[in-house]
Formats: sequence, C-alpha cells, structure tokens
Amino acid sequence: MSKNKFYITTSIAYANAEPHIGYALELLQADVLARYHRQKGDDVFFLTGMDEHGKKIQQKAELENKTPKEFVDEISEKFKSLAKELGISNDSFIRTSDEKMHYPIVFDFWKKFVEKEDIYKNTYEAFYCVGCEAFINEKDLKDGECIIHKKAPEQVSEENYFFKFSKYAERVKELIQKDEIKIVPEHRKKEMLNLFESEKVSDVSFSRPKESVGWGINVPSDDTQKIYVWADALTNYISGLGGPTGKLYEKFWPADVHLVGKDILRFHAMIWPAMLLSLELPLPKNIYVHGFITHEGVKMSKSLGNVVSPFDLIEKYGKEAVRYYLLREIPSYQDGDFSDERFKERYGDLSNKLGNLVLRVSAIAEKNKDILGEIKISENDISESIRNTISEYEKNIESFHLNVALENIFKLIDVSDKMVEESKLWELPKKDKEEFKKTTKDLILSIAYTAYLLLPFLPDTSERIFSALGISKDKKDWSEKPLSIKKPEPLFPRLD
RNA sequence: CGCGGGGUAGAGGAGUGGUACCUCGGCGGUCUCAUAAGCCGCAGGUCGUGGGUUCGAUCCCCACCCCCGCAACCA
Repeated sequence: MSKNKFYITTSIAYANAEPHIGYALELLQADVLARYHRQKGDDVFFLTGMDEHGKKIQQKAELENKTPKEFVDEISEKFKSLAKELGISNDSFIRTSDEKMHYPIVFDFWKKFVEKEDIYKNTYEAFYCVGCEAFINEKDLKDGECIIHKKAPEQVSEENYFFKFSKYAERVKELIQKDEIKIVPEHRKKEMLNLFESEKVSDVSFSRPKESVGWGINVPSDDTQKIYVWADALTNYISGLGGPTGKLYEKFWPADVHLVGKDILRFHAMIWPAMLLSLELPLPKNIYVHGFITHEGVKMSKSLGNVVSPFDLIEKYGKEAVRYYLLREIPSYQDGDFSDERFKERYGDLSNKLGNLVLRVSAIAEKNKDILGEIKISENDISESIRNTISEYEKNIESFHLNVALENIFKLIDVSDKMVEESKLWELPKKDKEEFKKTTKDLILSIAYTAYLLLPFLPDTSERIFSALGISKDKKDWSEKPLSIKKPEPLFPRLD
C-alpha cells in the first residue's frame, strides 16, 4: 500500500493579541486530524503560524513603545507556547514577518501576478470616519453620517494595486460548486456560492500606501506601497512549505485541509483559489470551517472582559481535559459554548467513565494475574461493538464530526462498563477461571481499542492506558507480546 | 430586502409518514472490582404558531412568528 500524503493547515493567527480559546480549538481540531492521519500511516505535514503585519499591530506596538518586530516576536512566543502546552503536533510554524522563509515567496507571487497582468493600479475612493479610524461602507451611512459617530466621513482617495479577482471568480465558483474545493460543512458552501451571486466579484485591493500601513512587505518595484494582508497572509500556506520550488512543496502541495474560522472563509474560498489560478498552481482540496465559542452564551470580547484564556484552563484542569472539553463539547463545525460548570460535568466522562474503567479492570487483572497467566490480545478477535465503533469513528473524523467521533469512543467505554457489570468480573476468579480469562481478554481488547482510537484526541492519556496494559500503541505488536497489566494511578483524579 | 441554517423534556443535541430518542442534570434503587465511580429504573415534551395534503404528520406543502449565520479586516 502506498503511503498517502496529508497536508493540513490552520489559519495563521493575527498577532495583535494574546491567544484566545477559539484559536486553541482550531489548533486542536487540526491536531486531531494530523494525528489521525499519522496513525493511519499517512505522510503528514501540519502547518500553523502567525499573521504579523498590518496597521493594528503597528499601533499596538507603538502603544507599548516597541517596534512592530519586537512586539510580534513576543506575541508569537506566546502562541508557540500555547501550541506546546496543548500538545499540538505541528511540523512547522510560519511567521509572515520571516524575511527568509516568507518574503521571497510573497515577492515571487506578486511578480507572477504582474506578469499575468492580474495586478493593476487604481484609485480607491472611500469614506473614512475619523471616529472609527477606519474606512466605512456607503451602506453604513445614515443621512451621510457615520451611524456610530454621527459625523460625516471624509472622502479619501487612495492609490492601491488591485488584483483581478473578477477574472477568476466564475471559475472559482464552479470549483466550489463541484466540490473540487470542498467546503465543509455544506451550509458554509451555500453561503459562499451565494456570495458569488451578489455583487462581490469586484477586484480586491492588494496593497496600501506606506503612510497608511507602514508595517508590511514592500510592493516589488514600488516602495511607496506595502502589500496588503491577503497577498501576504494567504501565501503562508505555500511559503510554510518552502515555496513552490522546495521539496516539501513537491511532496505536500496542494493542501488536503485548510482549517479556518467562519469569519475568514470568504478569503480562503474566493481570493486564495483565485490567486492560485493566476499562479497556475494546484488548488486546496478541502476547507473545513469551524464556529466560534461563546462564554456562557455571550460572545467573548475584551471590552466585556469575559475572554477565557486557554493557559488558565490548562493550568486549572490539565492539558488532556482541555483537549477533551473543546473537542467533545464544541460541535466541530458549529458554534459552541464554554462554561466552567459544563467543563466540570464533562470532566466526569474522563474520571468516572474512562479513568475508572481502566482502573477497575486493571486492578482486578493485576490481582489475579496468576489465574490469567500469559494472555495476548489480537485485533482479529474484535467484537461487533468494537467493529462498529471503529467504522463510525472513522466516518465521523473524515467528515469533520470530531465531537461525534469522541462520542463513539465513549459509547464503547459504556459497553465495557456493562461487560464488567454483567459478568460480575470481580467474582469470576473464584467462580469460573476460564470465563474470567475470556472476559478479561475481551475487556482488555476493548480498552486497548479505546486507547487506540483516543490517541489523536488525548495522546498522553492513550499512552498511559497502553502502559497500564503493558502494550504499545502499535496494533501490530499486540499479538506478539503477552500483556503485563499494572493498575495505574487514576488517570483523571476527581475534581471536587 | 436578499440568501442560508434552525425552533424537539431543565440544558445541549439526534431523528422518522404510523409506539418520540440520546447525553448531561434531577429523583429512586442496586452491586462493591473501581476515583462514593459503575449498573438499573423513574420523572419530564400537546416535537414554534395557524392552516392544508393524508386513513394517519414532529416528519410533506403553504402562511406566519421568533432565533442565528452570511452580507461587514471581531478567533
């Protein structure tokens, strides 16, 4: 069997603030998919990174008396440590301020756009509201005044380079329609197709005057202009592979999955494919779109002061529990909610179900190891319930229903618990030694599969279960070595 | 305005033209291997509103009400 390759990316986080629990979710979802494919034996490349240019960062840095570079260096360290604390298995971390990795590819792409005559200079007329410190749409004006600041905006005209999105829009739409770029879930695809119907096929601004945005990559051969976010940030997916001439690119491009938040789908579904068409490069296969997390039903925002820090959560509950909550409780592609109360309820799955099962079965097995003698397990012996769990689980992971895949695993844990109960496993050593051996073996096999399926989600826990059973995570080894079961410390101590 | 999704037990979610289901929570019972965990059972819903199609609708059709998303550089 030839090895498949699997290239997955997260969106790159905008470096204007500390890591957010929503970004933790995106990292985790991507991590599960990456680990799942590695376990299947695929050749995986998992990229994440930071978007570090732009006006907001420039302003933030000024506020803190730092250069933009100093500022983003600090922030990106925090994002890196978040990935580390969450146990994210990314293979690389690209930063758009990386002059060696990223800049040359952006320049390169820009020049190609110019060669294809897909870039042109134009004057951009817009309303600028001093109160908002931003351009505002004509639609958002009421009686010619900004709704928020009740002031007439200034009419500003600005020179920008534009990218001929309109030239490619029809083709991109078709690709989305035919699922050649597959947008998951379906309703997001409909939203995008609908966007093409409206007047949104106009060309997009790809640069800003230097005075307007000073922190960014220069437009080649015009140092009065800086490259604007899309031409800069989206390019990370290829610069992160070392550009279109590198070995990694050759092996991994096109991306199998771009994982993005619903807020930036349109850029990934519209502008990015159009850029690739212009560059004559292959297109990503799938775009998975996740939702946002509310905090007790309320949108998290700095002004409300209800932002949940992923670091605090990890410190309080541990990495594995945080992974479990976010992946289980937040539907992969809808919005979800975080609450402390709910977190504690969910934690019960880990301590009372998973941890308890492993402990009770291994305790009985260890105590009666002379009756059990030398036992081995084999994947050929799997029961109907294990078989069903596996097929449901795989189906759900591959359709980006990660929360449901976790649910599948916990159903299997229930089955095991009932098996202990119904067989009265603890009485069997005295009553029926053969039955005891057989039931224990079945149970251990079921637990081994639980750990196996859990591996992409809770890698450390999975590891601890295997070590309690005395086997490796590699299924091929299972029938080779006899088990050596040792009662572990509780996997997830009660919270209280 | 438009396009899309949705309104099902206290909460969160499945579901089907014909006994309405799962998880969490609540209540009661039970075992004792285990982290006072587990297992069993109970309570609780006129399946948004009003019409229609049908022998029969939560499920199909129509109208309406409400919520949410997209439309807009909020992870």
